[in-house]
Amino acid sequence: MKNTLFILLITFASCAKSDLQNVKAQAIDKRTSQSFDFYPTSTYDQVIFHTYYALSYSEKDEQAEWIAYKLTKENIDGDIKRTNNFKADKKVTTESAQLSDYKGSGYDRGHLAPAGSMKINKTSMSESFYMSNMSPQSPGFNRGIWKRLEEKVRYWTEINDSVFVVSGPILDNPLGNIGNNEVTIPRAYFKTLLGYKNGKAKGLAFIMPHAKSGESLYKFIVSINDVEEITEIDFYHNVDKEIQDKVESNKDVKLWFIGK
DNA sequence: CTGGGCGGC
DNA sequence: GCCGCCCAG
Repeated sequence: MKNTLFILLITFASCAKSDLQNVKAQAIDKRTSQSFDFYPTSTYDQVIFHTYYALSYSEKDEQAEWIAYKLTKENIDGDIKRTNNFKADKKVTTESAQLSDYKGSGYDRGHLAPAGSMKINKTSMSESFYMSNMSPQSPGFNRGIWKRLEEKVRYWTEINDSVFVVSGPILDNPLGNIGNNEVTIPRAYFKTLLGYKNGKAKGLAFIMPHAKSGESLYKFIVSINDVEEITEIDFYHNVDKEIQDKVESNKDVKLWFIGK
């Protein structure tokens, strides 16, 4: 499907205003009352707003370019159980990937926004099972180091006030594709973090090769700037310049443990 | 829906 | 052992 700016405008225009308000409200840090639109720039024609996360959909790759969401303790401490109700995302006007694309492929339907971080209510849990939130991940990667990173982000959410997460595939030089819709198998995945604690901001990012690994998570730390260079996505472009410069160059994981 | 496998704390 | 991530039937 050919990308057009027109479709982008329609996507925004057709998005219920309350959705947008809701999304922006989520980007307010309660402690500082600082408010901003924290979504990255989009390379593709469809930016889709669900209630608990937003995504930029790449039709040619049949998956999101990035998925962005905010976490606080409330988001992850709920008692909502995992639903496994995988389903196509009807908000993707060009049609999202289908369950059949993954069936028998040998690849997991790997969450980009994890179900384990969507426990605040049934809506969030259910939304996390849209196929637009899936990427073909090898079982060893999805159930191993990728899961460990998700758990670490949940831990950091517990000891900080809020964490803004952007997660996605690295789509250049893919490993192949699966299914009738030719869903791209990414060679690697990234995760960028913007954390707030006592009104102070900090950043961190990870790039992980799409392979099983028993290595320490910290071996895969990069700066947000590094992710921007590879993906050509501008993260946090609406954040105050001074904060942006600081958080986007950080590679020191200690900032995330001592609450600086 | 159930049962089972994988990976890791 | 248990749980979170999935799969097939």
